[in-house]
Formats: sequence, structure tokens, C-alpha cells
Amino acid sequence: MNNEITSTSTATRSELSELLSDLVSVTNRLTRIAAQATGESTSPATWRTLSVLSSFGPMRLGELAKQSRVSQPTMTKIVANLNEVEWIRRIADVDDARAWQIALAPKGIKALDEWRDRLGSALAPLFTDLDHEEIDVISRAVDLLHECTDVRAADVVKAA
Amino acid sequence: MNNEITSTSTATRSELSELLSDLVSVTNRLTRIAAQATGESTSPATWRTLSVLSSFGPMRLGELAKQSRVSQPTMTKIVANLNEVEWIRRIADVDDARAWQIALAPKGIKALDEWRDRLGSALAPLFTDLDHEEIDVISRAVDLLHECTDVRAADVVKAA
DNA sequence: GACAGATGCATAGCTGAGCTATGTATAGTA
DNA sequence: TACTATACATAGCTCAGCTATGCATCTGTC
Repeated sequence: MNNEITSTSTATRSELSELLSDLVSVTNRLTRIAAQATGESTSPATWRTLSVLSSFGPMRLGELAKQSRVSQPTMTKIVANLNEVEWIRRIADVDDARAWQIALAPKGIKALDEWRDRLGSALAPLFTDLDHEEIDVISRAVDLLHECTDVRAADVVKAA
Repeated sequence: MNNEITSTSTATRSELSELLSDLVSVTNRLTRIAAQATGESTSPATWRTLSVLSSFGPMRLGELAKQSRVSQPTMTKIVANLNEVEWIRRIADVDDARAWQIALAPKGIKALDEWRDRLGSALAPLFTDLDHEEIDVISRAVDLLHECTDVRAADVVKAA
């Protein structure tokens, strides 16, 4: 059995790329656990979309597609669904009759909050053994990841 | 614009569940970035499967399904595909004629390594601004996440 | 100010991952 | 031996996401 990287704590990694692929692997796993634990029916892309709106405020459908990292037709569908359940509102763009501003609606804010709760509650049991300092490490890491993926990320991949 | 959580660094989180949902959100995003940047054609579940085999060694198809967090029929498909490209081998179980041991083949090890490289290379540019200490924080966080998701996770969700 | 090309969103249709339900063969057990 | 449980395979469905394309509107050039 070859337990190289995936083993346990304080693995020493020589390369940044090694760290990043580990990160993606482990969080991929975490996401799967969360999905199964919550029996989530709404797609990840939908939550990404709501998160983006929550973070950056109303924006055009196309822009939203880029930020949420889906194609424009996919975003058209997502927005249509979100509109039906009234989690977002479509606001006509006064400057451009082709465009819409997509805004988070109160129900959407509520849904996003509840999702965060469900997710947190489902995963929290896995992390009960961690002490305060370890929680803090993860917290700082999440902050760093936010910084690194927020805006500049858009430019790295096939610049918009 | 309501930049509460997703904003920038050193967000203070009152709840563990808040941290965890942030973590899932941000890594979900990261995974999307990686997928688009590498133009990945192989499914995440396939990489999870190979990772599991790499970490824990050969195991039965059913066990592999649980560890990779997919249904057994899905794993049957994944294994069939992996077998065709010779990334794994099927070894008849001597004790049970119904069962197979699934083992990582040399080509699979190679493919996994290459995937890690691609992933790392694609994401590394996002992280160039981080200093050594910050990288270390992420590294420790990844280790912690490994610990918390490895084995016990299986029990949390609808105990196998 | 009219036409050409660019841009924003919608629609059509496809692919592929993952699921549930079920089938088939082998194990275990009374 | 027969009955149930278990391991994997098969069938068929659903849904997310994609590309290609259509339609409407905007922008720039002559």
C-alpha cells in the first residue's frame, strides 16, 4: 500500500502544485460528503451563483456566468430556475435593452443562509476533534483561498 | 453590496458551521477554476477513485464505491472505463468468486501523477503572491482536512 | 442615418455523470 | 437442499452542463 501523500498529518510537500492538487482532492471529497449528508438537491452552480450575488451585488447574466464559472446558456437556465422560486429578481437594464441586472431577492438570501447552516451542521461532526488553534489554521486558510480565487482568477483562465 | 463573509482576509467567524460552508464554497470555486483551466475530461469521481486506491491499496469494487462516495453501479462503470485504459487491474478474489480486487496499475499511477501536475500548474499562478508562512497555513489546513475526512467520514453519512 | 459587425441573452439539442431498480451468480446457513 | 444475503452487472432515467445557433439590440463607420 502506497501511502505517500494522502496519508495523515504534517506531510511535507516539496512543490506548490503538490499542495494544490492535495487541496483539490481533499475538498472534492469534502464536497461529496456534504452532498451526501445533506441530500442536496440544488446544484452547486446554483449556490455558487447565489454566493456571487451575495458577495458582489446585482450584475448582468453574462457577468454572473463568468463569475460562477458556467457557460452563458447554463446561467440562463439557472437564472430562470432561481426566478421561478423567487430567489432572485430580474431587473431591466436601463442602459441596454438586451441586458438584465440579476439581483438576490430576500428569499434567496434566506435560502443561502439555510444552505450554509445545513452544510455546516452536516460537516461539523467531522471536525469536533480539532482544537481552537487547528480551527484557526483552517479559518486562515479559507481566508487566503478567498483572496486568491476572488477576482484575479477570472484572468488566469482564458481571460474573459 | 453586502460583502459579509466572502469579502477578504481575516473574516471572523462565530460558528464552525460558518467556516465549513465558507470552505466548501471557496473550494467549490477553486475546483471549477481548475476544471476550466485544465480542460479536464476525466470525471472527478474517477480521480477520487484513483486517489483512494493510491492511498489505501487494492480493494473490492463495493468498498471502493463507498470510499469514493458514489453508488455501486456508478463504480462499476468507472472501473470498467479505468480497466479499458489499463489504469487499474481487476484481480479475481480467491476467497469469493463474486468479488474482484481492484488495484492501481502502473499507467494509473502515472496518470494520477500527471493529473496532480496539471492541476497544480493550473492553479499555482493564483497563489504566487503568498509568502512562505501563508503557504504553510494552507498546507497545515490540507493536512487537517485529510485527517478529518479520511476514515471517520464514512460513519457520519448513513453509516455504511 | 443606414448598414455591418459585435454583443447580450434565449433556445435547441447533445453528452455524460450519477442515480434507482433490478438481474444474476455466488456465499452462507438452517 | 433450499432460502436468504451479498457482490457485482445491466437497464433505464434524470439532470447539469456544454456547443451551436437564433434573435434582438447596440455601436461604429461611411
